[in-house]
Amino acid sequence: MSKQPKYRQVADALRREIDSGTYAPGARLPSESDLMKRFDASRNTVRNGLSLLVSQGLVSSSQGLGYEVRSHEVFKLNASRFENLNFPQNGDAYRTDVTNAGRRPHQTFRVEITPASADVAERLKVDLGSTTVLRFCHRYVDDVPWSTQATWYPGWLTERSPRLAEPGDIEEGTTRYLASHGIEQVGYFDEIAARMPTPEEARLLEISAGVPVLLWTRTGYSEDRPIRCTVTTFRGDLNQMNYEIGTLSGREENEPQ
Amino acid sequence: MSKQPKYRQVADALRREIDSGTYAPGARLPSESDLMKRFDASRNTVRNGLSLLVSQGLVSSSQGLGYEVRSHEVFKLNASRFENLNFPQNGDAYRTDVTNAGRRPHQTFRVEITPASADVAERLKVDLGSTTVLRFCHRYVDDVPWSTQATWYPGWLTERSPRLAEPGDIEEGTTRYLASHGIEQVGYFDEIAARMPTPEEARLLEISAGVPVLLWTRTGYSEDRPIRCTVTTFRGDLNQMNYEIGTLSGREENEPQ
DNA sequence: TTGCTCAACTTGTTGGTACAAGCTGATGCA
DNA sequence: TGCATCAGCTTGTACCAACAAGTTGAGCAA
Repeated sequence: MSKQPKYRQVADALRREIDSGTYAPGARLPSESDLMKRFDASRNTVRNGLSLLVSQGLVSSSQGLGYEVRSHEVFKLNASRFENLNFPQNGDAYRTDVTNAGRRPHQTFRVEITPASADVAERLKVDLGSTTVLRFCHRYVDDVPWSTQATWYPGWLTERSPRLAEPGDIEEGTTRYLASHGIEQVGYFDEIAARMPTPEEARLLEISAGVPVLLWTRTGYSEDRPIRCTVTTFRGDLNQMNYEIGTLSGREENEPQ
Repeated sequence: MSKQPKYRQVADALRREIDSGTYAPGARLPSESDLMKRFDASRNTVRNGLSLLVSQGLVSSSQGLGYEVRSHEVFKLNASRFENLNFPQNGDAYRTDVTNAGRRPHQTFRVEITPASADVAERLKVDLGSTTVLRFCHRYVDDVPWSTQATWYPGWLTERSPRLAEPGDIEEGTTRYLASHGIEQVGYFDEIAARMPTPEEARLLEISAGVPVLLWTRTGYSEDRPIRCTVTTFRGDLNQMNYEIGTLSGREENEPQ
């Protein structure tokens, strides 16, 4: 009848029940010992099946509490409007986006002066190891870690716009601040990739097993040359990126205010 | 001294050695019994540590062969040029992109007539359950499964452009075919998300444990209304999506021919 | 030389045991 | 009443054993 190994049968059966709504998001699965009786399997086998579901991001487990079906409510980020001067926003887009969604934003902030790594040097078209300013940002929504954002600026740029290298937030938004110094971002190049988090990323974003990260690398250009490189790391289960290109007839949602 | 559980020490040690190049991509890790001796641990403990690395996508294992450090060579897809009539291409973009990269494309193809699901109905602005044409595509590069692509067209559109509902490829590309019937795509809305694959997706794309999928949903608009909805599922370890917006001074690569 | 078999390796699956550690509610003392 | 404790649940870690199944190369037979 079934050629599938038993631990896989356990995982498949539970997955079907999760999909069909028997166990709704947020609900607790039966305990390991319950499942041992139900599937006539050893604890190792049951745990094997459950760990499959955990590594696939369907359920999470915690000691003493049991296994819980994950719920995912995604936050939609409109990347093509982000930092677009044609859509006026007060301050930076993250804060307004989150506030508009009725959530509470919070962020920690850090500024460093570092030599350019290979990745950054290539994108900013500067020499490997040359001086760059790194503005690093760790963002929360309702006290849940949401994303980390690292922006590198080339050394020549920070000479013309010194506030970049100073600690402390730039209230009006860096894009606007740079524009006021005659450096306008006229285009950008976005790269989007997905992978499993490193232990460091998992720690910073409080990512549990089975949740990938979205890597968003934006290189901004002035008329002349690259002016910044921003790498944003998102929790993949909580975020989605959207791009609007051209004319979109009949779309009402997400219109600029 | 070490508060970390032993299986985690195993994983961390191996991870460091992978990062530092002791085990290069493609190289084999020591066997489980070797690691048992090295870490003075039981086989289960060693396997626990290794399975951590597997679920993080760093290594893969196969019965009889051992554990191998994964190598990832990513294929870059320029989504903002994809299906853009301003960048003339022969036939569809996938084939030319892959061929230009010196790889061999191959695809299987299927056409169905199906009622609209909730997701599709919402995006195409048609009634739930109304007739749509689904063109499904399973793409390979050098015989490695690369992506699956499902495109739904609303019923009203296929009445005006009947070849959509017929089996068989549309040589000149569907965007161009539709344009020749007076239906021009003047804008689109892209949604990008990442998650772990379903068992079905893992099977179709031959994804091993620890590799997420990239979900790319493109809804295309004519002047009037939505004309199509395309959901592409990529292997996250092999693909990266790029967007070029505005003017990008000094970028040479990926220029149109 | 060619081809087959098989031993010796590898990981995969499944069973068992024991104890550690986190959480919750009941119990009972002050 | 209020609070501390603890029993009894949960999952986490670690060990052991046995056999299944995939891979490879040595070595023998045709």
